[in-house]
Amino acid sequence: MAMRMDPLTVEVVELIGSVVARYHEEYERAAAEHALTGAQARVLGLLSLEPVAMRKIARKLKCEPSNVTGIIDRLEARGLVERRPDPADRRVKLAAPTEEGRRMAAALRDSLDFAREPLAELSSEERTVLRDLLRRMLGQ
Amino acid sequence: MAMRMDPLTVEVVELIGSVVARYHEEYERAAAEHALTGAQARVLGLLSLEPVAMRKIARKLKCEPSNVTGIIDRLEARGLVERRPDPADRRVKLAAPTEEGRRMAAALRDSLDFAREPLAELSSEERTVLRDLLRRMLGQ
DNA sequence: TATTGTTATACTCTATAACTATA
DNA sequence: TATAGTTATAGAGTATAACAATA
Repeated sequence: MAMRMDPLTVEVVELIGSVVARYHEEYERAAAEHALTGAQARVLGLLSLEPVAMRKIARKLKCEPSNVTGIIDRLEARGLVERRPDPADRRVKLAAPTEEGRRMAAALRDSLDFAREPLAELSSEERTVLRDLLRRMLGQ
Repeated sequence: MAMRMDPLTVEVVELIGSVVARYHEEYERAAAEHALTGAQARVLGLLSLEPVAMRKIARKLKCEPSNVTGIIDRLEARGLVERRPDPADRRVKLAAPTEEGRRMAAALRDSLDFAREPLAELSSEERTVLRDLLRRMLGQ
């Protein structure tokens, strides 16, 4: 059964919902500015640090490996990503960004101002409080 | 160009990303428990307060009206929603939950414990601080 | 035998454009 | 003529199941 919530908690829950909605809109908008879907943008961001095996991408995205094939196909068709063999295991294919893919990933990062901009208005103490509260919400 | 971020801000931005990811996973999981997609669950939640015109659903979901037709079709096929005429404007169709739809919406709400449960561990003062910080992030 | 990636299939969500009924 | 909802179409993401290559 649902717990009864006091008005303050209800408001915080709704605010978190608003933050989530806003975050997603901004993310999709940033991706669309570069003619990418949200999933393509997420994968490109993932690869920007280091080449990643198809199976690992699926785990990170929490989707089936078969879906990753199509997403990487489309990124590869646009010259943003390439498949490489894994020297250690010939079954594995590593997805790695091309130079253009790396530039695109960097541009995407710069576009995601949502969380950054409002935080600049908070004092260092306030950000520390926010960090601690968010950590506890996530059970960290 | 991207602003340089101090480590604290970087951590808060990442935590917000984690909250967003967690929120979405929980939402999809709760919807799937009732054999609903995320979009279907969102629409059902929207209707649970009062009947809503197709066009207005599209605005709330931030998608094209043509998509709402299909989503309501599938909810209607499952007996969770029905279309009603709007007495004030014969062009308009109002989507309203059936009794079963109302029960499903209530069950869905109860399943969404993510935001509620961790907040219970925060003191009233902490929740107030969190509320004010989230409000400022949202420009409210 | 087990694992990796892929293919094939089907469903849902999405945008666009054209259509109908009504305003 | 403008608006509300629908249909038709195409593209993308998703899960499932079956497959080839490799471990």
